[in-house]
Amino acid sequence: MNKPARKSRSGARRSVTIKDVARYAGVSPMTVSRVVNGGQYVSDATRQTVMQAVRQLGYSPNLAARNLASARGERMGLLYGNPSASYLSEFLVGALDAATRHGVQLVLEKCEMTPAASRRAVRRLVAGGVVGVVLPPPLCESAVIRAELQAARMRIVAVAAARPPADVMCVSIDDFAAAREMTRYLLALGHTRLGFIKGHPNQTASEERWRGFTAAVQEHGNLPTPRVEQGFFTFRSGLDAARKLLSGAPLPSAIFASNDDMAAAVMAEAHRRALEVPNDLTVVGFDDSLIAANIWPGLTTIHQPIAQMAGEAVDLLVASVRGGKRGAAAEPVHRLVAHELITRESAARPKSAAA
Amino acid sequence: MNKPARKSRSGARRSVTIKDVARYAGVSPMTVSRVVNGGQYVSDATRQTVMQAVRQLGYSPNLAARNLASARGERMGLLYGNPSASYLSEFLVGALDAATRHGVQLVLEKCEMTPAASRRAVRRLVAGGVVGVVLPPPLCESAVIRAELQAARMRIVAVAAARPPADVMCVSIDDFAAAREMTRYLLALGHTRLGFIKGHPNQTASEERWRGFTAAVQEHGNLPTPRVEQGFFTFRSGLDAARKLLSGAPLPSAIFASNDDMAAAVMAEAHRRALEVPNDLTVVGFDDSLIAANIWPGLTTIHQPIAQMAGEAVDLLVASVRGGKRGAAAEPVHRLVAHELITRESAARPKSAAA
DNA sequence: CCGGGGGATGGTAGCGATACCAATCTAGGG
DNA sequence: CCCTAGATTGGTATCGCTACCATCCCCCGG
Repeated sequence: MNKPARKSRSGARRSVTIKDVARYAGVSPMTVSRVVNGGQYVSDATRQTVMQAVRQLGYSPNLAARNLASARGERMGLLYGNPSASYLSEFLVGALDAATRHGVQLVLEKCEMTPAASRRAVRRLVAGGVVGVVLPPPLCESAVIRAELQAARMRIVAVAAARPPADVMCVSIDDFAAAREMTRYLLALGHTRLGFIKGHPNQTASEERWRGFTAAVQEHGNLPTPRVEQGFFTFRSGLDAARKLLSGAPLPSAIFASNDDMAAAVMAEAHRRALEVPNDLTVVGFDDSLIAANIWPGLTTIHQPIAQMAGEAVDLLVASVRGGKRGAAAEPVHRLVAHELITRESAARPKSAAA
Repeated sequence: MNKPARKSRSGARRSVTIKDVARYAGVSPMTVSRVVNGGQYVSDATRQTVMQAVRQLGYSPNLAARNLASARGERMGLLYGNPSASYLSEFLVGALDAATRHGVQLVLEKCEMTPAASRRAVRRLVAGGVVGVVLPPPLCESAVIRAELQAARMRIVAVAAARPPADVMCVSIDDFAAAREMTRYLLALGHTRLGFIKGHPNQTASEERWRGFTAAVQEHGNLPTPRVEQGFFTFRSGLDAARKLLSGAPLPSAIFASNDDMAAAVMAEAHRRALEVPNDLTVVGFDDSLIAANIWPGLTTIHQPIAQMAGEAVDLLVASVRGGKRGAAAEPVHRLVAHELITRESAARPKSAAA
């Protein structure tokens, strides 16, 4: 009936369990559990004692056991296409942090934007026991993927989809307001001949940014028509757009690219044409991606709190999965987070204004 | 004595468990477990039957339960400083993938390179129940952090430390060979006046790359002494170094920067001086980081399989923690992975050679 | 003075899987 | 033909924690 010293399995030092804490604090394991989980129905005195014991023994609950007992421990998926690596990096940090906080596992899955690839990816996710998926851009815009996912009865949180369908949860910044703010900033500097490079047309954020730009232009009034080129968020497409923008007769004095990669391309092209940034040309971007600070001059741009957004997305997912388990699916939440205009060296007053 | 329909907890559809499979296949749960875990001592016939049942029922083992029962589910830490975001991104993907494969949790922790910050970070890791840590660069070079970690009895795997101490596990590429290869490539193109920008002196990889460079130069023999500048892996430091390299009288015809960020800086500076890359100046980097393909012209550089390295690091860690549990700590493993020279547009034959 | 409501706590029974050992069966060696 | 070794399989006891229910206690209204 006695057990000599445990089966010698984990031979070394077993970690401290809830029972140890309970014994140490002179209460039952249940009470410890309640304290640790912030349950109600625990007297303050007891709570203090237990917390003391917890600290004393350095107790940290065993996630596996907790998950098992509470039928938690769902796996969440993170389906990514090919956002820029720096975006993904920050995104992962935020998502993983939140996942750890909630004790859920995060499963990464890469996926091209073709229907076949989507289907395969979703199948892998399902096979992996994933119950909810975070969709960073640009995947969050793909109707195919969303349909595929919804067919598999997954919960979805889209991140940075500017105008998500009403039936999916979403975390994003206000692209419209951000672009308007940036444009107002350019106008406030005194620029009048503006150039704009649109983002990829398959992302709603592109359109919001464009709308924000035009809104600011219109509210200012009395400006020459801005020159606009279509881009696709890639460096390459930015280069093409820049070439066109910088060849017409009245050169723009400021170019607003819908993301940083394209803005970097504009700067490269400007250099090639011996235009100095920001003296001859102001260039601003959007996203505050890694490259923004790693080129010279540093890029004035809009900062998105990517990690935070990813974290909130996971929060939402977890809440939805846990909350929705019993009752009906909760109303899809759309959450906005704050952006920030970062000024670096690539924007200045136009020469003509100074002259 | 009967239980009506389970306590109604997970109200919805319970997922299929090992018992369901066992019943379906007409064997005991134990046998199923053995099959699923690739154990020995199972007849082929039984194995077939069970696998069939597994597929039929779409069974996927419950990680939480498995971890609990096998005293697994350790948490692994990933302590990162500030490597470039793209590096971190790929690193995370690889590490997380491996972690999921092994059913361990990955805990991220950020940490500055000061002793105080290190201590704090390690304390947090310990508090989080982490038993092993992956150390990407540049943290893998910090003796302070290593000491701190070892004091907390953590297993460590350093990644991309070119010359790690003998007592820690390590995954890296052969920086020496890679740099030599790149240098040979430049020499083969016909370059003779070489410039080199060293990496941060606190990283052993820097020195290996430098050694690789000089080795190639010496084996070629009969060359003017290369011009060398000290850099620190940052764009900024690359700019400073480039300025010096490009101001002396006999301009180098090719510059080998110890990483891509610095190479990008060289290109920026070259542009500013109206030197065309690669016609007037060949520039090559190291790392194949995101920026390498996102500037124009694309950067010829050395590719490291970062995700794979991160994955192997986690593998090593898991193996060490699980294997070393009973016996003595295994011999520290040093694992080399293959690099690759990526040629893009930034390198060409020197003009003088063509002339 | 008693019954009852609700706060605070303890007891019990698993969650789904594996570790260990016992039981059974098969094949050879002596 | 018996006996041991090894292959194959099943049974049992947890792993550490939490859900649910049963207590227990204190305070109040009737």
